[in-house]
Order: sequence, then C-alpha cells, then structure tokens
Amino acid sequence: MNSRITIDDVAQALGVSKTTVSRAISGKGRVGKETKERILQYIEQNNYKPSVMAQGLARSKTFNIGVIWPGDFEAVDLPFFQKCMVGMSETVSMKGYDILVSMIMGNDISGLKRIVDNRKVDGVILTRTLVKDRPAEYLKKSGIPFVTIGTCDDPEIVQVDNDNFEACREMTSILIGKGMRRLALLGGSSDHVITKTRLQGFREGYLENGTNAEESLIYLDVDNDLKIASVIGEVIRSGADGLVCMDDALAGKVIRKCKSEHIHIPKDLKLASFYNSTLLENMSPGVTSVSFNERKLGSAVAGTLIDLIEGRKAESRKLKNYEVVLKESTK
Amino acid sequence: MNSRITIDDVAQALGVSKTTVSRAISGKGRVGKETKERILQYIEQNNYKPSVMAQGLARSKTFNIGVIWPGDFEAVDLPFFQKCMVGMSETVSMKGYDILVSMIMGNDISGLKRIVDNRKVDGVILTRTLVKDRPAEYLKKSGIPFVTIGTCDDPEIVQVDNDNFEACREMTSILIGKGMRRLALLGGSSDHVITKTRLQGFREGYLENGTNAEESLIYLDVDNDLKIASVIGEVIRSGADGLVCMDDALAGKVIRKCKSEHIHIPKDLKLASFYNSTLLENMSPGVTSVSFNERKLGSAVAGTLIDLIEGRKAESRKLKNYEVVLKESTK
DNA sequence: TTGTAGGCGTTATCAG
DNA sequence: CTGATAACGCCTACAA
Repeated sequence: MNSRITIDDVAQALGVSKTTVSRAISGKGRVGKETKERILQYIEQNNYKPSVMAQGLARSKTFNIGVIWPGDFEAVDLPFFQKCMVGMSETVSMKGYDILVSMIMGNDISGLKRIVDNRKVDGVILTRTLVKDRPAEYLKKSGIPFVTIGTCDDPEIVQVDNDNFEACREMTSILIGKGMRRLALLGGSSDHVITKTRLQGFREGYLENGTNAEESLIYLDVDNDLKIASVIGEVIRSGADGLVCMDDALAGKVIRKCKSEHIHIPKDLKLASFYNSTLLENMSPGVTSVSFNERKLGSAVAGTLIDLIEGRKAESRKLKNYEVVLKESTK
Repeated sequence: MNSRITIDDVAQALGVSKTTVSRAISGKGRVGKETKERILQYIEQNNYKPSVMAQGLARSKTFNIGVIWPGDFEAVDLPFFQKCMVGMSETVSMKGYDILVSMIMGNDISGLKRIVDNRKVDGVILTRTLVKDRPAEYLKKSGIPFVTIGTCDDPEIVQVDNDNFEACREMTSILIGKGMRRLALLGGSSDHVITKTRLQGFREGYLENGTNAEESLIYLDVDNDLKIASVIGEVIRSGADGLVCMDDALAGKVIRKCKSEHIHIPKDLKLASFYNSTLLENMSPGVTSVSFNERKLGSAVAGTLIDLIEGRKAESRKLKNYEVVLKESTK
C-alpha cells in the first residue's frame, strides 16, 4: 500500500510517455501546453513526487549539502553553530536542498570523507577554518564545491565570514577610547584561524590609537580552567585594566573565577567578549561584547555554496555583520 | 580524473562478474574464499566505493536518517539539541548512516514532508514531542519508521526519553527533604509533553511526602520576560520558599530578575532547574539542577531508530539518565 | 510536440 | 560457487 507512484504510472495513466512527463515537470524541452497542464494536474492530485534517488543516479546530484561541525567540546558549548543552522536551513530549503550534518572529532576526517566519497552531497560547508586545514585540503583535492565559514590563506577557497578583524579592531579601539590602556587578550586554540584574525584586529586597534598592544598580555590556547585561573592571576598582577575574551564560554569562566577571587568587574577589571550569546545573557554584570547575526551568516554561506554548485560564480566575502554591544562590564 | 571507479570496472579488471563483486562486498551469497580476497584487496587498493545513490535506487534505501529540530527561539537557545547530535552522529555513522537535519518552524511541517515524501531518509527522529503532535501524526500516516525523543500518548509510537517524570519527582522530593515546603514551579509551553511530564513528577514528589503541590504556585507557558517578571513577583508575594524552573534558560532569566529586584538566592528564595547546562555554569550562585547525558540519549534514540529501520524489534524506553546536582542555590 | 531506447551503478533472481 | 539479465526510477540523446 505504501509503494510510491512512479513516473511510469503517471505516464500510463495519462497515455503519454514518461519522457513527456519528465519534461512537463522539469520544464526542459517543449511539451504541448494542454498536455503539460493535464500532467501537472494529475501529479498534483495523485501526489506524485519524483524519487530523488533516481534523479540523483541519472543526473548525479543529491540535492544535499554537507555541513561539517566541529565535535569538540569547545565548539559544542557554543550556540554559534546551532544558530547558523537556522539561516542555512532556510536558504537551502528554498532552493530545494537539504542539509547533511557531519561531525568531525579531532583530526578524524573520516566522516567528511564518507559523505564526499559516497557522493552523498553536492557541496560542503566547513563551519570553521584551521590554520593547517586538513578538511579544506581534502575537499580541495576531491574537487567538490565547498565554502568555509571563516577565513583562510588560500585565495582559491571561497570563504564567507563575519569581519572578525574589523570587529575586534573596533571593539579594541572603543575600549581604548573609554580610557583603558593596558588590555589583556584571551583566546582559544591558535590552530583556529579566527583566533589569529581577532588577534590581528586587536593589535590594529592599538596601532590606530598610536600605540602597540602589550605582547605579554596576550594569552592564546587558553583552553581549560587551570590555564584560565593562572592567566587571570597574571593579568591581575600585571595591572592590566581590561580583558578581552575571544568567546563567551571563556568570558563566563573568567567571570566565575573573578567572583571566587573577589576581583570585581568592572571596578578591578573591565571585561569584553565575543558573540553576545545566551551564555552570558543573564550574567551580572552584563558583558560588553561583539554581537553577530549568525542566521544571516548561515544564509550567506549557504547561498554562496548553492551558487557554486549550480555553476554561477561565487566569491569570497566578509560580512559587516556585527555590532559592539556596550554593557556594564566596561563601565 | 575524478570519475569514480564502478563495480563494473572492478569486475572487468579482475575478470569476474559484477554479481560476484557485489557479493564479495556485501557478504550475501557464497563466494570462493580466494576470489573474495582478491576482490576485497583490489577494492582496497583502487579505493573503490560503492555509489550510495545506486545502492539506494536498487534497494530503495538512502542510508540517511532525518533529525527534526524545532527552529523556534526557545529551542535554538538550548544546547540540548546540539549535544544530542553528538551522540546521534556517533551511533549513526558507525552503522553507515548519515544525518539529515530539518528544522521545523512553528506549525510549518513542509520541511519534514519534503524529506519524507522525497524519500531522502530511511527513518526520522523527532527531537521533541508535542501534546497535539502534527509531525508525529504525519509520520505515522506516512508509514516511515520514526522515533521520538520525548514521550507521547500513542503507544504505537516508539519513544526514547530521559525519565523526566522520575527526575522531577526525585528533585522535588529532595527539595522537600531539605526543608522546603512551598515550592513554585515554572515551565514553558504546555504544548510540549515534557512540560506536562515534569509537572506530574513535581506533583508526585509532593504526594510521596504526604502532601499536595500547591496549585496556585504552578506557572506554565512562561515564555517571555514580562511573564517571568510578573510570576516572580507573585512567587515572592505568596511566600514560596523555593522555585523549580523547567529549563536553564528560564532559570537564567529568573536569576537575573531576582538580582535586579534584590531578591537573594538562596536566602530569600531557593532555586532549582533542569539541564545543568553551560547556560548556568558560571552563574553565581551555582544552580541545583537535574543533569542529563544528552550524548547518551542521542545514541540511544539513534540506535533504536536504526533497529527499527533494519527490521529488528525496537521498544520505547525511558533512560534513567539523569542525576540531581546540588549546588548553592538550594543551600 | 512526442516517443523510443539506452544509461546511471547496484542489487536480486534465476540459471548453470 | 559463479554469471547473465532484469529490475530500481529517472534523464536525455536521437528519432519520428
């Protein structure tokens, strides 16, 4: 009772050939106006849906796009990826595609390989770029269309990104403008391009104001609570007046640590962060941070990838998709 | 250079028929031991991968499972779904499947329909159940195997869930044991089954202790900041000594509101919540809450669905997959 | 404008 | 144990 109706059934029921039916649906090739309407109507009424598998076999297309998520804990705690999905999902489904999600744990790209080698997707979105990016290298070699969220050196790779450089530059500059002179910077893995980009923005913010960032106050690869604790100690001892965290998870931990050490924010130390996510939404004091529109970003990458897949030209772009939200933590 | 090698190529190169090759790979039917090894080796060396599309066409299977996410803001802010994905992803890929994600915004189930009607998935996971569950109804009618995360009335539907009833009962009981007598309860949409389940657990916790929950202290459908504000006011005025929130997003907002109203937690009001997520991780005071293992839950549903798909029998089950984590907020 | 036939890469059904 | 051959459902030259 549940075997779907096929193009053949439609053809026979209407006394035409399946070629005609196929054409009526796809719009390719000429079909008599009347015939066409008859077919379309029948299809509608009998709820015929072409089998994507069969289409795929014939045209070697899946109408799936692969979205690669980092599966490490650092990333799973950030709402960023989930939010991007909303935008991607909307855009993609408008064009008739669906999203195949694959997680990539550590250095194991076998999941990515599977969906690419098995031809389960027409294109891929990498949701994060690495300094030495095996996934990207692999994709490039494989020849499948792909786009990254995030920046990388290779100009041949199509990249869509929030302008993290500008964002960090602007925030830094604002903080300096508010009177802070000695800002510390806290970031996660230096393998992630985004970490480096923000670092550059940070430096640029200083340059713009006629000075240099203090190198001894820059801490990268701060990826666990122990490091955070020791870094905060150093920051305080050094007499820094402000601290910029590269993400909200980091900032949250900093706040907690500060509380337990009776370091008062913003009195003893100003604080700023990135993402302006729900992670910090209910914290007090409210944390000044750069807010991105993840949904727009998701839409943009997805759109770009589909352009690429469908043979239109697609270019890398940086989205001016942020705003600095000032809150108490820097007052 | 990039056209994949096919089963035919393998067959010809080895001077056997593709039938034999197919058998060697699938293990179905008998093949000479030596022949089989020869084939397997050749495949390995020449990196042959069967085309999933062609397999799909022949066996009418996609090796995709659909995961349906709620796209509303309430849900997108909860790390719950993202975390479940990790478990699902692991389990599913071990069995050779991939995950197709589809978001469902409000009442619009067209996305779900698309992937089912188009036969893009072999089965579906519903990550949330509703009291009047259109998605579930649709899936049931469609005949495709599916499993829900969460509970529903229909015993024919295979359901995998954390034991939210027990979890809430236990927590309530513990709180009562700690001396609280008049607990208020705050929950989100009463359309979500989980809200009702926890409510029942809450009541049961009271019964167990020989009393009844106070109906006037139960607030459901608390879905925006205005309501939260007014509810907190009422709770305080009513002289309740504790507040149980059904999720961390809610609890976060409560904390914030309490702070701005100078209501001290736990002195003026004890607080407990669900999920023990990063949303509250760095809050002070730490919030007592029920912690689930989302990854395990994800694994369990995924495993169950695959059983169902592959014709093994699969039963609904409740996972005793929680623990109550006591923190300062209830001291 | 419409139809025929072959192909996409596998699996499954029969024979040998 | 192995091999033709026919599905699977759709697309697309090439004919008519």
